[in-house]
Amino acid sequence: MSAAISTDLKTPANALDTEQQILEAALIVFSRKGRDGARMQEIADLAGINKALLHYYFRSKNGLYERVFAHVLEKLVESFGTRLSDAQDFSGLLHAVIDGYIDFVAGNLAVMRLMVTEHLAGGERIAERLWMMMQSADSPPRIFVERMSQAAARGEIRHVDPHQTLITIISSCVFFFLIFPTVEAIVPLAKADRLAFIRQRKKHLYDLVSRSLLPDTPDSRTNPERETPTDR
Amino acid sequence: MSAAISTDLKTPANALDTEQQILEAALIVFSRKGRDGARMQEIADLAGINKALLHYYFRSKNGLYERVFAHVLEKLVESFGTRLSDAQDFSGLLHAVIDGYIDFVAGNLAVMRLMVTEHLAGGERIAERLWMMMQSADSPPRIFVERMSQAAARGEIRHVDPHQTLITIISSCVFFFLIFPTVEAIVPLAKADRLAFIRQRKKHLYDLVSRSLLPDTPDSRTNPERETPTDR
DNA sequence: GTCTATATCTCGATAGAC
DNA sequence: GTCTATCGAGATATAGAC
Repeated sequence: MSAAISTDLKTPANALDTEQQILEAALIVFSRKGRDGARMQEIADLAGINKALLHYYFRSKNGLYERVFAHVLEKLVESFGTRLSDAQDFSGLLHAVIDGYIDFVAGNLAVMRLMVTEHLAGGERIAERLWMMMQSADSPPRIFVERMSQAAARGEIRHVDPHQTLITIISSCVFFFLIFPTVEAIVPLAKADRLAFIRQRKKHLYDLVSRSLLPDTPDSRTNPERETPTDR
Repeated sequence: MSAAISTDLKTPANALDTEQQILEAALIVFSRKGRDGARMQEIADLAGINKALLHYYFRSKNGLYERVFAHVLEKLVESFGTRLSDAQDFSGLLHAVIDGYIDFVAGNLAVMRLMVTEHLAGGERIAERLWMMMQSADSPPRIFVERMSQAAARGEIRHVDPHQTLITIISSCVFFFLIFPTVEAIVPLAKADRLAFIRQRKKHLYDLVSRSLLPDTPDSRTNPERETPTDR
């Protein structure tokens, strides 16, 4: 818009593209080296632009980092905000959570890595913002915990601590990406065919969790009450 | 030793103590900031000595890092070298692995963090050395895989991919320490009573894995009781 | 908007007194 | 062995041409 005739000789150029390119490059470098370890030169090289442009778009290294971090939080929120709602039963929810987490991390490795470096550096920034998000009743963790409790009350699954289960699922979906070189050294398939390994991993995780949640008395229908201690 | 009279006025002082103090401080700083992000000044401050002493004991920053990394690998090897052998049945092995991993990480958080920063920085150094260790038939992962396969052949547990199971166990024992600020935001107990949460976590993990491995036919006799978690 | 050149500062490393 | 003082490389940040 604002087509007009545009008599200016200056090339307005692709400002948004450049800014976006910088952000992506910065995310990658920051996620591998951390805020202090990252070098502006490396970011500039990866973005295919000059070092001075970094300061033109973002005033300082710290400013750039803040923007990257905020951008990452957005991606996380928008990604997990709309995934858990539509599953019908708990089995469907479990599939959605496992596949959703693994697919997201597989497609956003740098995002995951930046979260980890933030935790290594102390994690206060994350804890602070997470705490606020978690207060909302429709935060993904709360939804999961709530629906798992309901499924247990219904007798669909055993009574098992939903928080512990959630931590286990997240860990199992994320950590192996983080230590993939180690995984490759241990698991032949991971080195030979990464995608096959990931597919196998989804199935393994679903089987693991759903089997562990099978009610103790497979023939007991219509009895919603608990039998096993809720280990909490 | 070398008591003699020691006529020298120079105080030979506690060289070993200082070196050790430096190594510990360096481990902590490197593990949180990474090799490039760490500052020699910060290490010196944490060790309670002067910056110049770092270069006196270890020639360069890189030399210091290499020593720290080598030291960490030693601790890992010696810790996991002698833990899996003595368990009788697979249930015992499972307990040993879970408790062993969690206790080790709980007592050596910086060691775990340094391994993670190495992975973030690329992980070649780790992959390289791990690969060699893994060739040995008595490496912990191989032992676990082997014993799990045997237990399955014996009918003690279901046939489930031992590699995937191992990755899940490691992830579930380690990752929550790494992202503890996030865990605290999700799990009330983790914030309120860290040790209680860790104890609960051990039990949860053992129950999760052992239940998921229960043979399909629950009425099959001839097997010494193993199903109900002995919640230790 | 994008570049080159340069100023400013931080950090790793060394010299030398004690 | 441990410190203070300082050098020099390399990093962030700015100035100014195009």
